Amino acid sequence: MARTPRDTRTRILDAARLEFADRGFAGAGVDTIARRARVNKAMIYYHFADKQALYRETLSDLFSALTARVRAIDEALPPATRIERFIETAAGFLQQHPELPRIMLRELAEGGTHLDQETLTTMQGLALSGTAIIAQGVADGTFRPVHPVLTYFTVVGPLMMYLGGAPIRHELVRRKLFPAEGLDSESFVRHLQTFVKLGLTAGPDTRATTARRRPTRRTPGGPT
Amino acid sequence: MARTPRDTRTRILDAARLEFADRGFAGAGVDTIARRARVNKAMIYYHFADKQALYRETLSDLFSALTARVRAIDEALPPATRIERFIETAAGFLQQHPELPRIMLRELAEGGTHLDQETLTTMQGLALSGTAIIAQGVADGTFRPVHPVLTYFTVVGPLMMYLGGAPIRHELVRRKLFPAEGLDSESFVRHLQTFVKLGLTAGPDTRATTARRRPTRRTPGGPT
DNA sequence: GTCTATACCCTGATAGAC
DNA sequence: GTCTATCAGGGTATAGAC
Repeated sequence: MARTPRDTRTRILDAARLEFADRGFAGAGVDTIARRARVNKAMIYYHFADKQALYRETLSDLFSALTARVRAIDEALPPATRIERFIETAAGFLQQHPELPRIMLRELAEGGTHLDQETLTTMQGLALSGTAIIAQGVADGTFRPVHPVLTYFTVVGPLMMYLGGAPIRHELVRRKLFPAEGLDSESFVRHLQTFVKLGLTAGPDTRATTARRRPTRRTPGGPT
Repeated sequence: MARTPRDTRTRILDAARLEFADRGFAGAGVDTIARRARVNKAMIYYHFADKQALYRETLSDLFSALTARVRAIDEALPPATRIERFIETAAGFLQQHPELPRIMLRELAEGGTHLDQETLTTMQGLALSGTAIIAQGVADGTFRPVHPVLTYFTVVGPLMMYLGGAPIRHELVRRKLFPAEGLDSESFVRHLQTFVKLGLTAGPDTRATTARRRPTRRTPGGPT
């Protein structure tokens, strides 16, 4: 069965995603992408204007898929549930596409240098969805009065860092500097969900920073 | 006053820090570093073996300074206070050296490809200090029984992402896609401190994921 | 649409004078 | 320790045949 043009394009994008995640925009080689895609280098320039255009399309595809999933979360659900779903949904996607968090971490560090308006706008979709959920929870009194943007970073930061940092974390585990147990993604998602829920629903005294509540009992079951 | 060799070396390291933060290892140019340091390019190769050695020394310096500060937090303090201090201390340093979080985000994404044993070990110091505090709090019952490593990422993730992502966040604010108010670093630090404290000290029912506690009153004062 | 061959620039690194 | 000049290689991008 002959390879269709559509195939070629897809293979290039697939390879590009990996290569850009591995080495970043500057570090990625068009030659390497061609080799990874098992496609002739000239084909890349046939399908894409240049390296940067390829990069942008890679990111656009990735981010629009993620934001689409996040936007699909039922808006009628209560904010606490929506945040939980947001975390699950995002985490699930980031696990299916481990390249995304890595690319995101880089682009964050870089200040979006290689992006155009359109790609940036696509990336914003995620932030808008996230902050909207938080703002709604604050408005209807479900959450304590947090700043939606600050809170958004508090939720997404761990997601990106944990899932994007998987390679280096595995290295640390291999070197026995981190314990191996309890570091699977499912545990992490549950941990983050609980953590965020607690952080958003105020106990009796949020303001008194010095007050310490003594724990009455140790929660049974494994660590969250 | 003549420029001492010490000066030259320092100027190179200063420039390298900025350039590596701006463009990453692959993107950084030795030529550019020389220009930024107002030093002849050959001087870089006189003081450092090659680009990679310069990179490693840059990171080593940065991370050992940070971990030194974090380690200086009084171990006798109660865990809840130590975590608070940890956040303040780290955030303070990351603001003084905005290059660090950006470099860290990149290196995380890259899996530590450009690092040697020694540099990696230095970077681990931060993680060890952080997880030690959390483990102690869990052990003495101050915190609920969380996994120290998962929690560590939950604390450091927002720090790195918020402070390292400053450039792109400013861009989003400039484009009026994020509100400008309340996004200063001090607000963020307070927000994170409160959030983490709530997330670590269990309310009545941590385990029942479906149970919802209805808020009794809106906390007065600005959002945290 | 696909491939070969190649132009050309940029950049890491060094030689060698002072 | 400092500088000028230069090399060698790798990388993006294109021309042009099929």
